[in-house]
Amino acid sequence: MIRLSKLADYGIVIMTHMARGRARQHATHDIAEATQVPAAMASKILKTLVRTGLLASNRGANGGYVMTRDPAMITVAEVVEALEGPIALTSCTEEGETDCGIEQLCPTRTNWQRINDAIRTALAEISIGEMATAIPSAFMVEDDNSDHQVSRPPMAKLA
Amino acid sequence: MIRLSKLADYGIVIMTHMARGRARQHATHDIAEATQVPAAMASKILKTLVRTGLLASNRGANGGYVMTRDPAMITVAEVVEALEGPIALTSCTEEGETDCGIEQLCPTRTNWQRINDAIRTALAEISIGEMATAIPSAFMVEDDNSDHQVSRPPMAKLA
DNA sequence: TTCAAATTGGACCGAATTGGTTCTATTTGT
DNA sequence: ACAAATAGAACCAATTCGGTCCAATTTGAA
Repeated sequence: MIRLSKLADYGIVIMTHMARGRARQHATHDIAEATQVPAAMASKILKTLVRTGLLASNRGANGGYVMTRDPAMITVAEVVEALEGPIALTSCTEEGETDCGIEQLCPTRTNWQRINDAIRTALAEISIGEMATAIPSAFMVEDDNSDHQVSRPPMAKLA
Repeated sequence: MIRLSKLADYGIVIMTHMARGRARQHATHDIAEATQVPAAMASKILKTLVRTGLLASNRGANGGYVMTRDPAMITVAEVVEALEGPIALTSCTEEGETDCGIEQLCPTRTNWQRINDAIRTALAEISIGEMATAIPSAFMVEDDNSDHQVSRPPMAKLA
C-alpha cells in the first residue's frame, strides 16, 4: 500500500520537531522523549541525517544536533531520500537495471519516469518548515492555496 | 526507498499492455507471455483486478479478461490502490490508529494528509491510456507541459 | 586527570511483508 | 465428456524492516 518506511516517517517527525523547537540544539534523549520515537531508533536516524548533511552534530558533553539549514528550505523529499535512498517507484527505473527483458514494450519506462517525477515533486513541494507550523489553530504561514487542511478526502479504500 | 510493490508494478504493466493491445479480450497466458510477468503472478493480479472492478472476466473456454472502462479513464492511482490498498504514506493516517500517543505535537497529522493527497493526486493524474501511448517517438498526446520526458532529473542519490 | 555526557558506527535479531507457487473448484465452449 | 479458462485460497522461502545493543570516540566539567 505504498507506504513510507517507519524510518522516513520518524525522520520527518523528528525534523519537524526540531524545526518547531526554539532550542537550536537538541540531544537525542530529548528528541526521543518529545517525539515518542524509541531512543535507539531516533539515534540511528539522527546519525544518518548528519551523514546526509541535513543535520550537524556536536559531540561530547552538552552535545546534540542542529539543523544546518532553514527548515523552510528543507523539503520532505530530501528527508525521505536521506533515509531511504532515491525515490524510485519501480525496479525498472533503478540504476543498472537496463536489462528488463521487455525492452520492446517499454515505452512504459519513460512513463514510469513521469510517475516517479510526479511523486518526487509532490514530496519536494512540502517543506519541513511548513510541516512544523501548527495546524489545529489553522495558521497557514507561507502557504498559498488553503484548501488542503480542510479537505479530508475519502482516501478511497480500494474501489 | 518508497517503492511500489511488484504487485502494483506488474499490475500497471499488465493494464498498460491490455490497453495497448487491439484485442479486447486477453487470456492470462497471453498476457503473461507478452509482459514477461510470471504466469501465476499475472493470474493472481488479474483476479484481484476483477474483484476491484477494473477488469471483467469471461470464464470457461475462450475466456479471458476485458477492461471495463476506457483506458484513458483509468488512473494509475486506481490500479495501485486496487492492488495494494489505500495509498497512505504513514501509519499515523491509517484508520483506527487514533491513539498515536503524541496527539499534542500532532498538527503534523494534518500535514501528513497533505503529503498523502499530493502523492495520490500525482498518481491520479496519469491514466493507463497515457501509459499505453508509445513514447520513444515522443508523441505526447493529451499532455501540456512537455519537459518531463526530457528531464532525466538527477534523482538525487542521498546527498 | 578522570569522569560523565554525548555522538559514531556497526553488528545483530525477530518478525512482518513480499514475491511467488501450487492446488482445487468452477465455469463454459466444443 | 473433455479441455480451456477463471476463482479462490493456502502455502512457502526470502528479503526487508523495525528495533536493539555494544564498543569506540569526543568533549565539557569536576
